[in-house]
Amino acid sequence: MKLTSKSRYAVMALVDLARFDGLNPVSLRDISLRQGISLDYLEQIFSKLRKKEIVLSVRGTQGGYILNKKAEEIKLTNIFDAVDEKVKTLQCKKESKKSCNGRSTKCLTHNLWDELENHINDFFEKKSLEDLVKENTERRI
Amino acid sequence: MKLTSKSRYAVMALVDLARFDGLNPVSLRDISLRQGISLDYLEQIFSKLRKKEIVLSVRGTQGGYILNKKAEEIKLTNIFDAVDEKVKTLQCKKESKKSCNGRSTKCLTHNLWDELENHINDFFEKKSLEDLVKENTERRI
DNA sequence: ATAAACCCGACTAAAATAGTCAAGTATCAT
DNA sequence: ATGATACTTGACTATTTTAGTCGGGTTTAT
Ligand code: FES
Ligand code: FES
Repeated sequence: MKLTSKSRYAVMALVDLARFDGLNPVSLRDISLRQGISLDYLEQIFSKLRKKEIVLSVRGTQGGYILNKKAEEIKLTNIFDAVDEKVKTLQCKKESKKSCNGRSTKCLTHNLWDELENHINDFFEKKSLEDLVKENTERRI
Repeated sequence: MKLTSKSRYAVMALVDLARFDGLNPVSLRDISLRQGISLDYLEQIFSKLRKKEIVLSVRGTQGGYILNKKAEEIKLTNIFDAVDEKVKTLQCKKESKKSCNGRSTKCLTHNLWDELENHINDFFEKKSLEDLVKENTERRI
């Protein structure tokens, strides 16, 4: 049960970006340098973030990305969703009536994993980008 | 962020086993048939569970496995630990002072992932095998 | 014009996962 | 005794996922 780099980087990059919110667009090159993330990889990630309308892009020289919503409105859920990081604890399809082992009734652990999934998603739904920015600037004081 | 089959099966098999606690040892063959899990794979899993003293083995005909502790004393944490399913949200080593990107200070998201890890582990520490058995027998009534 | 940036799709090496397979050893029932 | 049942161990492998890289664009400020 582990987090992928992609989602880790997505959040890291957005926290970086959020700190400059309202000023000029932030280039991926800068984020790449500041956070030590591969530029090519960041491009993939931001392409997804843009498609899900979490960021806006500004092309050309002096271009970059800016937040498309207020930092407090961007929850971790939205970010994870955008980069296709799904919390997948159930083996079976949620709608399907079949169990994970092909039987007609749900397996012995189905409910447990469902609970776990909710437990994790709760965490993601509560945390906003703003919370993360605050935590970091506070620590710096 | 997903669960592996190994840990899913480990819990499923132990719930099955726990339902016969106190009676005869339960053979992996039976668990394999009832739960639809590969016998060979179950053997790998139970070898680990035995090494971590969660189950006891009884060899020979009529042999099988029995719980080595009371079902209420076996928490999900113990099971996951036994089969090497680690909740790994941090990229960096926890003790190391270095950050995940090689810098000397922790990355912007370090605290977040640490919180998440604790959040998930809380869930695992609260749930015991007994809880799971109960949930299932209740549903059957 | 040119350089800085975003944009897009294809490709790949390495790691992890989810098993399988083979060759045992111990014990019980008869 | 002997066979059948069941645990024990270790090696092997196909598939999938991950974590990127690479090449070739297009847009826009200066
Ligand atoms: S996880 Fe849903 S039936 Fe097993
Ligand atoms: S996760 Fe610990 S420093 Fe980034």
